Amino acid sequence: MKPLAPEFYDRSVLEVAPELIGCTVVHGETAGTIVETEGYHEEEPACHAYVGLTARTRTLFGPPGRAYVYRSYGIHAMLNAVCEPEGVGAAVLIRALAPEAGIELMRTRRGMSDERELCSGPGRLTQALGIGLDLNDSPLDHGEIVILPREGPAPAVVSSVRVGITKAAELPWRFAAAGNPNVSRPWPWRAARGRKGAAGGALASRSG
DNA sequence: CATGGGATTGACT
DNA sequence: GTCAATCCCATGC
Repeated sequence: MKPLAPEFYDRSVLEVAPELIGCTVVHGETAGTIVETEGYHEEEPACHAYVGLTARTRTLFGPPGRAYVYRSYGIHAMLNAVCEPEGVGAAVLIRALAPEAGIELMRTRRGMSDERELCSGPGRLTQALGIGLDLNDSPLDHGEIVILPREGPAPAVVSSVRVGITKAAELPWRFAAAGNPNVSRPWPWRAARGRKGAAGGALASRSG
């Protein structure tokens, strides 16, 4: 299967983020299907690119189809796919995978046996796949990390608010495969609980 | 050059 | 539910 070309990422991050659900991330002998993403854009303050072009955000403003990897809380590596044309700072955060290949290696790296806990979080999946900061700015179609297109039918996708941020927290830019046990907590299909009018409805993905 | 704040996780109450 | 671990980088002097 041919990897997704840079052109796939060269458009609105809000189109790319839900369409990445069901695609596959491969690194070495480990691989997993994407079940959760979030969109980030330079025009809203939760995005690192909001501050403009700096040494840190250089990758975000670079050409689409490359990996933006950064360290969070001094501990975890976060994997993003850079989107939109060069000069626009935007990316899709890969938040969770369903393990597909190299599961024993994932268990060793994570020190856990439960398959649902191997990749169900942005810091967890980079640890399970062995993705480090050295892969920042590497291409996603012919580099160490590769993202393959979806093979089967389009999965049902739910949208909700993003997780773990304090700014622009109301934007429903989190996308997840409905009911998938590998999605990180808090589970998006419960996001509407206790909040009148909160995002959480099912979206029908395009069949093509 | 010093300081402060994270796109998180896991352990504990 | 609360809380600490730990490093990169943006900002301010």
